[in-house]
Amino acid sequence: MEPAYFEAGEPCAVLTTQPLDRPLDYLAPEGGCWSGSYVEVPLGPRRVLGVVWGPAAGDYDRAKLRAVMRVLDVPPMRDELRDFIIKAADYTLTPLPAMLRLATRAPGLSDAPATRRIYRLGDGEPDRMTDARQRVLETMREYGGLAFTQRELAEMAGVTSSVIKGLVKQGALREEDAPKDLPFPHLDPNHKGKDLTEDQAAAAAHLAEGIASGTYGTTLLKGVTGSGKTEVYLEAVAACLKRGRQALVLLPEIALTSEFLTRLEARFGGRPAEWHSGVTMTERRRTWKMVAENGAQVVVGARSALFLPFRDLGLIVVDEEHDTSYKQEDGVLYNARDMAVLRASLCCARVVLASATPSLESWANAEAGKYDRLDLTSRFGEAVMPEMEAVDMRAETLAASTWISPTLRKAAQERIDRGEQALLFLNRRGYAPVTICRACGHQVACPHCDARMVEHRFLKRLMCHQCGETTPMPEECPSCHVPGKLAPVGPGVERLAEEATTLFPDARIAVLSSDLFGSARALKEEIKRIADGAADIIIGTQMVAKGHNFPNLTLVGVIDADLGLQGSDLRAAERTFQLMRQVAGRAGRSTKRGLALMQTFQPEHPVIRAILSGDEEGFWQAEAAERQAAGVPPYGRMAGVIVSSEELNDAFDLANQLTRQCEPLRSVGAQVFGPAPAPIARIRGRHRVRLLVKSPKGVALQKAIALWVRNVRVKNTTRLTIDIDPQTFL
DNA sequence: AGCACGCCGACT
DNA sequence: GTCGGCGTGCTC
Repeated sequence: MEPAYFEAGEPCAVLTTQPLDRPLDYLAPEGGCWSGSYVEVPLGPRRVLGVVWGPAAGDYDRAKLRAVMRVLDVPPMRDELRDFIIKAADYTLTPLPAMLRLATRAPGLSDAPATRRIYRLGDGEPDRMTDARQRVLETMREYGGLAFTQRELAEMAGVTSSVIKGLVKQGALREEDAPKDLPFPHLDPNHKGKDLTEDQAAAAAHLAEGIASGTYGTTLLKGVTGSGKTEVYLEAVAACLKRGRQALVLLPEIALTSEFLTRLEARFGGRPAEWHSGVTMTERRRTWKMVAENGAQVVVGARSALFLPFRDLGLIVVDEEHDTSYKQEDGVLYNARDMAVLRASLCCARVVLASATPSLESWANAEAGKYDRLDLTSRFGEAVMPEMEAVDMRAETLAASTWISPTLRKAAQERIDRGEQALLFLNRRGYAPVTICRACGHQVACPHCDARMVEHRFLKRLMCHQCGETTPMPEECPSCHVPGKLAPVGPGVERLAEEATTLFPDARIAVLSSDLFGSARALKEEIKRIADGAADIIIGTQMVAKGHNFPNLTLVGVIDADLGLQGSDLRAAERTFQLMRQVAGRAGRSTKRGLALMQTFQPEHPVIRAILSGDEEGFWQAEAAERQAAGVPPYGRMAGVIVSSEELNDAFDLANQLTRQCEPLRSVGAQVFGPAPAPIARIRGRHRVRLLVKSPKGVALQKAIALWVRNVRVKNTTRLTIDIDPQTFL
């Protein structure tokens, strides 16, 4: 469909990024505008950013309409992105302007296009030729037709800038202004392919076929670490480039992007665009513009890259698709994995969901035939999976406040003696998760959130892992003020390191925890040092599960395999399974056969048994059956409604009122549970209460919820947030 | 989101 | 009498 054109003075509707519930009518500016044009419009006393959304509603006094102030110098939004924004807003029950804001988060979008001064050969002749002038003119002729900045030219010709200025004055050089935002280097799909195994080549061919079809489709690409998953989906990227379409690769962690970019550079002969919160303003503006103007073929980025104005997106790769960080947990609540599928379906693109341990949702979609599924077996055959054993903690003897069982200790000591490495895995940062007063029993909690304050002994501080609040370690109990009675309870990685130091006095011990490093770079260097043999025992949180390779590592000890099993989180079993498979995948990646020991109090638990037996399909089947029986995702639908207020009672009052008036939900067969304190019961001083809605799979849940919440009056001190497909349930 | 309008408590 | 609290409503 051709975009509609609005002549100067003609009314059109403009959706702004301001929280209004509908587009407003404006008059098209001098020179007209198109539907999709990014514009600046007057709103009250301010000028705001908006997009021409379509024909005017016409319900406002025509004489009072104000005119669009300016059409921005960027290509208009395509229908595909507009549809995506509308559908994503519908799905997540997010107001349209908030969704539009995600798509216009480009610094300097409304600035005049930035320029830089460049120099070309002019018509004039210099009055007097000097050596320096000669060199400049020769350089220019050598690169006939090309233009350079003053600095480039000066450096190439070996002259100072005054020579160039002189030549300009005499007309031998010409100054021009050119756009500052340059296209990204051209990527060559044939630059340097890796040799693929038969397996990988077949998978790559399948993906390429999908891309060649020019239709939407999603493929679950499953493969353990070392199976060449990345090589395979890079072939899909190559196939996409060959067809002249753009590709987007989403990564769950920005710390991984720079390493990944280097890898892409080796494969395609150029560094692709990068999009995440850590990228500089200038670079983000460049990426946003180039993506729209076809100056960027591949973007590597975080979930927000989904809202970039691609000209012709042909492929979205979601790497580590099971990773929970794809779910945005504040502001606009959306799951980037699901939104990737939505966007692809609207622009006839392919999606590759890559993971060693897929989410149950994706697994079920593949089972149901909605997704294709490709399984990569390891390059080295199945033998690299480590031997896995449970350590039954009920049968082990441990001293108080110690967590390394004799069995694990013995196994670790053997590794140290052989000059190999052992990894002790504990998913708890800090020294101790709880600090309790021995005098009054008070547990130190965060003053802003309800989370417990975690002791960090290296820093000599207490820290809230929810909001980042820190205080110096108090001398006395904040509740009863008795000094010297605060005691740590339970283990964190720091405390585990302390225990390991006493158990293995001669071993070199390294702790890997995200908070111990100032930058992603420092962390990466430390990981490399350790991988090269700088430590005998590695103690780490879940960050060690994120794809690092330790060739000399032959033992993984999971300190508390039960951590993920407790509680009522419906994805707890799945998480535990994924985490352990990943961590277990660390052991013996090279030639030595590894061993994974899991300390557990319930070795007979189905999850622990499934992990130990290595029967992955068996685990999925069992877990799927349980979820089906409970009617929970992916076999039922869920939504959270979070009511927050400074007054706990206000929050509960509104939540209770919602529970009472739940007729719109009942009529579609949905149930309401709660209210209960939300997973994070207090954030920045606001109390949060949550209702959970559960419905059968096929119902229009969003519509029912929208009707339902419309029935209650929300006081302006109270806020109501809807979370479709919530991730946490505790 | 901002900003103005408007209706009730403590000040010159 | 008025200055200013922030609840309510509007912005094309």
